Amino acid sequence: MADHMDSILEEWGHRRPDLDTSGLAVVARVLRAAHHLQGTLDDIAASYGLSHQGDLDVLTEIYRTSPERDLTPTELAGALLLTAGGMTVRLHRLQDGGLIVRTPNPSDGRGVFVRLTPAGTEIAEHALSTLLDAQVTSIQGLDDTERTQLVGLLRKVLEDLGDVPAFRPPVSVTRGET
Amino acid sequence: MADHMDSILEEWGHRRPDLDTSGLAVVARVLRAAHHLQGTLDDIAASYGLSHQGDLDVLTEIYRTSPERDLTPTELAGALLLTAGGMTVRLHRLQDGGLIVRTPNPSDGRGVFVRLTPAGTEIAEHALSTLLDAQVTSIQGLDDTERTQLVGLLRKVLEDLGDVPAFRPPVSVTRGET
DNA sequence: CCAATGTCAGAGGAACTGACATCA
DNA sequence: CTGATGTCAGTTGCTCTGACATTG
Repeated sequence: MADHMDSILEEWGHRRPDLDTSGLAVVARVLRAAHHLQGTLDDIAASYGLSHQGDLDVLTEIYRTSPERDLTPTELAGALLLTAGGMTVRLHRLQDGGLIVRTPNPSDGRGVFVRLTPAGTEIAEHALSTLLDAQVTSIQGLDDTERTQLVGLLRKVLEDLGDVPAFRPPVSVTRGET
Repeated sequence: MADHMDSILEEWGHRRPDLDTSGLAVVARVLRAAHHLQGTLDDIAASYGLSHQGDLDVLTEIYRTSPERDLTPTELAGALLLTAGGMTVRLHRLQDGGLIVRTPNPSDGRGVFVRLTPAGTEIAEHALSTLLDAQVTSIQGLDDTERTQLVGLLRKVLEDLGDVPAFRPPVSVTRGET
């Protein structure tokens, strides 16, 4: 009936009843939930040989857009809330592991496309289903109505935080479909 | 009207319509929200001279329970989802900065109590009000009903994740109040 | 010339594991 | 003796910043 934050908020009520903890009640819960959820996801990635957190995110990100659309390192970095420099490290590691390849963009000498190798695709597909199952499990305490509510509320918060979709170039105009 | 995840989920619907992304819709949003919120909190801590993430958490944790109850390093670690070894590092840094002191537990030679210095108390109080204000701001897009709903839903998820309040020894029984 | 892309080196900050001394 | 506490050394891992070469 009560989580960790209920206990914390009750203590604040005694210690400093003058403070408005309504924001804390939400934010701290988001942070704590994220901590637990991330741990689960890291374990899953590790079980597929991806000992480095975030590597699986890169694979699934590419898998989702391929083969319709190719992603560049900069796009990947933006999608995963990372800097381009940070992405370089991940891509280097994944390429060494034979899970991705970098291909020069034929129409722009500066850019490269990141693509999955067959091995990378296989890991992405297998890990993905495990990942999604685990995520469904982690919210199994909510019924359909509650899940919809929670998604709607989080979406509102994320919009206010500026978490908007990145611009995506129309496939047919910018470059012909290979 | 739409956040980043709406765009992602729509892509999954085209790429792999067979997959159940209902868990992802929640979990990924929690993760992304946490990322943005943590960044804001780190900035606030830094503005009070606490350049190391998590140090402010330690100060406010002690501030909230003092002077009624003293916390030990192990209790602090558990409350902040950290190992005892990790907490030792933070406490060492905060003690060097003159913000906390470690006092031996008079009734248990193994244990120590962590207490705020006057300087630590002052930072905790000032930073706390800034922190709470920022957290209220970050959910200002929600009305009271929605905040209550969101808290309720997150509480449910957290309970399922095992985020329950730690056992707290009754003040009057376990040790005399000093 | 100016802007953008991708990469790299360097630096910094973080947290875990396992071993250890101490003490209930 | 067993178990718990707190600390430390060592290791691992992650990300950012700023500089750079390349290209549009």
